This record gives sequence, structure tokens and C-alpha cells, in this order.
Amino acid sequence: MIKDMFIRDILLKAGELEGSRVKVCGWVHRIRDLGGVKFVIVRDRTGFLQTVFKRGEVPGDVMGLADSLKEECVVCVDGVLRRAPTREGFEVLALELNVLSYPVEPLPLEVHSSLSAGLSTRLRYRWIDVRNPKVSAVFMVKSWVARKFREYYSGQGFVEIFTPKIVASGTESGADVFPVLYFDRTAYLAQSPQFYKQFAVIAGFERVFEIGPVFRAEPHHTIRHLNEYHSLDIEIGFINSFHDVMNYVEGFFKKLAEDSVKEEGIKRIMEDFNVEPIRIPEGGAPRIPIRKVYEILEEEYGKSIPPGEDLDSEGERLLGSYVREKYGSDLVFVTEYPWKVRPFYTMRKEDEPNWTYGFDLLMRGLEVVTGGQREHRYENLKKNLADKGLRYEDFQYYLEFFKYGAPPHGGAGMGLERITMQMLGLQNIREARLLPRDTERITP
RNA sequence: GCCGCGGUAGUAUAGCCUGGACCAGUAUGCGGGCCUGUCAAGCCCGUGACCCGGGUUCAAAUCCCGGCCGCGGCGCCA
Repeated sequence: MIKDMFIRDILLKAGELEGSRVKVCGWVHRIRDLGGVKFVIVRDRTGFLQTVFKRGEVPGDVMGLADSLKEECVVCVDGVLRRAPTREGFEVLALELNVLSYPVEPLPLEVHSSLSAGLSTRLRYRWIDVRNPKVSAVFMVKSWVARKFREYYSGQGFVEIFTPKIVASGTESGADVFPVLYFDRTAYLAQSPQFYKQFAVIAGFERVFEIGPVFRAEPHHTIRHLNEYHSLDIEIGFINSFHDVMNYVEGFFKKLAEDSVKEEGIKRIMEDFNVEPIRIPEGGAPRIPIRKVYEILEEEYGKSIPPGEDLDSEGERLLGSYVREKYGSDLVFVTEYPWKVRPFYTMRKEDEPNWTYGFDLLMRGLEVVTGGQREHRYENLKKNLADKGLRYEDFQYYLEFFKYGAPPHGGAGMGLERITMQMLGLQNIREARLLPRDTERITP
């Protein structure tokens, strides 16, 4: 390896490394050239470290090479670590300089101020944009959320599964899908792992989770939709009711809330983004049947939503601020969704078939999770399908899963980018995606 | 898909409403110069732009039409 230490590791060990030789490898962030002395701030994923080139203290040819540096050169600076009145408290007095790469033309974005560029320009030059620590921090948090998800559910006896993203059936929940040419047939990109996680429960794994991409062919123009995003999916067998599913979802969010104030790195990023820790009340997030939500919106805000309809985004925002004030909660489960707006595999209430055991979880006024209890009884599934006007033949392979022993089960899908966005208060979901795919954008 | 707003140097913006003094201002970047402790380093010089096409007018960055692109609202959803 050319590089042996991240900048943060050098700084963490600075006490013992002081006075000895260290090697700083990374990108040239800033150059402050005072003539006889030149300050070159080197940046890597973990931080900044100032290197100093001083005429008289560094060999002449090294000084000459230092004169050729530009921002975003890739360098390794070898020198002596010493205390200095910099932000880090230390600097490296350079003795050797290795320039690994020069920009071949002026940069289209300045890393230190890339956030002031338009999002479209930033995404066009995303690999430069993300060098800005405030931008990469989003992906550190996203990576952390995914890791917590994996850790939490693994710890609860869930098995991680990996299901196909090229699928045969066109649609399952009404979302539009992308067709792909599959040899001489048309296949589709999966809009969710729904059928296959149920498959895995029925196949005897009982509790499963998956982190994988999903694809939605909706031509939306909003700050909260992507045509490709990552879904955190769980599916659980042997549940008593959809409250068991909500308990498992809530457990994960509690873990996020607790660990995000315990773990220094994430805590610092959230402070840097000027966002509050996630608030969940002692007794858990409120669970409010949607029919009650209609009443709340009507009484508190004079907003009427016809019973049996889904909440619109304004309704979600209003409910978000309502539960924040009333319950001190950033999360709220909206339960018992109307059958009309839920997919055919959702279990309906026994006594009220127009309502279901389906729920959504809103985080700070935005839907981040959808879940529910699934219909596991073969005959009921066939009936549900018919009630939705769907054709048995189109779902035959799926229905067969339920013929030979299927436990009561339920699950949920969580939007990784939406959770990241709501945790950090991002203005646009594209910021939570390294390379967003939207209606217009398929490069880089 | 429907609707609204926008497009000025590499980047970010001023100017547009009320056409002329704008061969387009500012910051940053870039090129050159000075400077041995900067930390948004500073100072001096230079460089570089009105999305495309058509129209109105003596005169268009500015007004009108079309196209392309960008941003957002709604719907749908995570």
C-alpha cells in the first residue's frame, strides 16, 4: 500500500507520533502560498491535515514540485508531525512530496464550496462533489443505517436473503415497472422483494431481511422519489397480528435513535447538519388508525380527506407536526389502511373487509415504511385477487406458495434514502443517493 | 402524466419587471506577479458568459413564440 494511515488515525495517535515521520496521503484541499512558506491542506475521507513546505527546510527540488500543486492533486506528503495552532492542533513539516495525479484541466466544481453549486451540477460531477466532507457524511450515515439494520435484525434471529431483481410478473402493488429484454421474452425490474421475502418465510426461514435495490417506473418530479432506491425489507412468520410487525419496525428505529446519540461519529454529523436526535416517546411511537387520522386532520387543521382514501403529502406533514406536539414523537404509525389503497396480498380485517391490517410509518411527516400482515390463506388470497380485478393466471406462481403450508406472517419495507433524508433534514432525496436515477438522469 | 417557475463566464450570482448609458457587474476558480505562519490568507494584473431557433423594434441579456434543458408542486409511492 502507498498509504498506511487515514488522517484521523494519525491525529488520534498524534501524541505518540509527535516528532516522528508520518505519511499523509490524500487530495490537495487548499493551498495557501505565502512565497517562502506554503501551506497545503491535505484531505482524505476522515479529515484534514495541514502540511507545510518551507524554503530552507525542505530540499529545493521538493519546493519546486510543491509549486506545481493545484487543488485536487493526489499526493503523499512525508514529513515530521508537530504541534501547530491549526484546527487539528498538528501539522506536518514536509520533507518529501510524491504527486500521484494532477488534474488535467480546471475543475468544474470546487470541492470546498461544492454545496453552493446547483444539485444538477453536483450530480453531473458527483465524484468531485462527494469529496466534500459534508457531502460524504450523508453516505457515512446511510452506510451506518444499513449496518444497524443488518445488525439489529440479525440479532433478532432474522436471516439475510438475496432475491432476484429480474422478475416475471408485471405489477403487484400498482407501481409501474421497467421492462427488460430477457432473451426472447419481456421481464421486469423488481419493484420490491415482496413475493420473494414471503417465499422465504414460507420456505421455512421464518424471519428474513434483505437490503436491495428496487425500481419504480413512475415519472415523478418531487424531492422524495427516485426511480431506483434501496429498500430495507423484513418479513416475519408466526405473528399474532400486525402489531408484532410494528414492534419489530419500532425496535429498529429505537436502535437508530439510541445509537445515533451514543456513537460519536454519527452524533457529530447530526450536530453538523443541525438536526435534533430522533425522538421516540417512552411507551413507543403512537399507533393511530387512519380513520382516527381523518378526524384529527379535520378537527385540528380543517383538512378533510374522504374516508377510504390515502393521506396526501400535506396530510402526512400535518400529522407529523401533530404527533410531535401531542406525543413528542418523530414517528407515528398510521394503521388499518383502507383496502382500496392497499395491494391484494394485504390481510383484511375480519369484521370490516374494507379496512386492512396494513400500516405506514411516518418519520417527521414523511412516509418511510410501509408494512402489514399478509393474507396467508390460499382461498382468501384468490378472493382478494378477484376483488382487485387481477387475473389469477398472472399470479399463479405466487399463489402456489400458499398451497402447502404457510404460517401467518407480515413484514415491512423501509426506504433507506428516506430514512437518511429524514435523519439529516436533507432537502432532496437525491442528496441521499450517490448516483440518483430519476426521470431525466441515467449518467454518470 | 398535469401544472408552475427558471436557463448570464468552470462554479455561484447581479442585471430582466420599467429595451438604449451592459463591447454585461461581483465572488470564487483559472493564468501571471509580490509575499517565510496562513487557516474563507492578502494585494496587483489578466482570463472567461447572456441555452438554441424564430419574431417585434431604430435598438433585445431584457418583450413575444417554439424547442431543449433544469428546478419544484400535485398524483403515485418508500
